[in-house]
Order: sequence, then structure tokens, then C-alpha cells
Amino acid sequence: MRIATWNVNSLRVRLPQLKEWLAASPVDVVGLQELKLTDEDFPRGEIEALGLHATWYGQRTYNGVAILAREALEDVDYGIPGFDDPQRRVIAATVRGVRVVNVYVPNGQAVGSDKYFYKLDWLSRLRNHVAAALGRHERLALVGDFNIAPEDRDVHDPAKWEGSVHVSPEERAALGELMQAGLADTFRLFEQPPGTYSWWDYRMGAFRRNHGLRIDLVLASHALARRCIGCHVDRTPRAWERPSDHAPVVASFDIA
DNA sequence: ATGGCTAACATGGTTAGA
Repeated sequence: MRIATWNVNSLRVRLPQLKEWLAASPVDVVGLQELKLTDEDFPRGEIEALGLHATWYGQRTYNGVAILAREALEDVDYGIPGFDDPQRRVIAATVRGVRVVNVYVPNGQAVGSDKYFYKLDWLSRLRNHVAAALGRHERLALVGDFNIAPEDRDVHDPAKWEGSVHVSPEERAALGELMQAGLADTFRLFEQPPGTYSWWDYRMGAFRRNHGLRIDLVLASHALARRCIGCHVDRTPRAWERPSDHAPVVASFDIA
């Protein structure tokens, strides 16, 4: 079973690339972030024409998340229960017995800003929600755009980024709390090429120079992580014309 | 010292991303 995550940065713009990528890289489940469209505008027909099931939670202009899967999606949840967040950033569903929680973590803008404190509060609420979900689901995958580079080796130039949003100690601690609820970073279960990132700025030829961050993750509950047989970043679509600034990340699991 | 690019909304210039 292959579980993927991809921040598409506008599903309207990226739908042709999503189709092309899925045709070349069939996955069982993919969590999408930054749809940037309303629920009415979700391209349901085109997704279903690919033979995929889908559930989505969108809004105008910003944010928006979806889960696509080859098999039926069960027990869909929208948002974080008990958190009346106007920003649509979380969607969850069960596919073939695996609980998939797909998130678009707030950017945080700048350390100390209102958006930064919203990000930290948001992560704390996510942590409580995921801890509860882990109690109900032995096999759980938490996937998405976390907007946090877990370690310095996930940053192309750690000295330049030190203390900035995406790498600040508070953000990394919040991610650590999330992991301590019972999750493993599937990417780090395997030997990986140094300098593997999942996001590159559109500016300054950042992709060409591999100036990136690894901020898109597939986290797995320990029971699921034990079945993980690989995880990689697929840089291919980032090199296409008019790309998303994020690349998809795919984890493979040896489960029936 | 800061922008560089892209997308949405709107239709010129702002907001936001990371």
C-alpha cells in the first residue's frame, strides 16, 4: 500500500500535473494540500474519471485539503473536533483499515507574529487530536505539509535559516510532541540521499540549486511504521513547467 | 537590506506563501 502527500498549490492549476503524476506513480492514497478552491469547485468528475474515490474540505482562495484513494473512504472527519477553525486544514478518512489524517499546517509567517502563535496553538490542538485518534486506530498515517523542517539536515543552509520560521526550536518542539504521541517519520526509517528536500522556493533558481527544505512528511503510527518498506521524495513534478513549489512524498507499506 | 516567483482576487496592486 502506497500513501502519498502533495501540496499542489492550487488544484485548479495543478490538476493536469496531478493526473500525469498519478498515471506514472500510482498510489493507493494521496493527501493533497492547498487546493485553493471552494467545495463546489472541486473537480469531482475528473478525479472520479481516474477511478479514484475522493473527499475534500476546501475554501475560497486559501488552504483546502483532500484525500484521494483507489478504494472507498470511510469515516470521513473534517477539521479538528472541538476546534472552530475557519481555516480548512485537516481532513481524515479510513482506507483499507488505515486511518489517514491529512494536514496543512499553518505557515507561521515569522517567528513571534500572530500567525506564528496561531501555528503553535494549532499544532498543540492537532497533537491532542492525533493522540486520541492513535488510541482508536492502530494503523494511522499522519501526512501533509507540516511547514516545519524536523532537523538541520532537512535544511539546505541551516546557518542561514537558524531561528527562522519553519526551523525555530518552538516549532520543532511542537513537532516533537506530535511524534511522541506515537508516530515515526517514515523518511528517516531508511538511508536517504543527503540534501533531500520536498519544497523549493520559486525564486532564485532554488530548485536548480537544490536550496530546499524537507517539510512534507508521512508520519506513521508504530504499528504501521513496522510495515513501512520505503519512503522517498519524488522530485519529478517539481521540474515540470509551471510546477507546485512542493514535491510529492510517497511511503510504501507491506500490508494486505 | 531585500527581492527574486507564483496564485488568488481582480483587472493593478495587495495578500500570502515558506
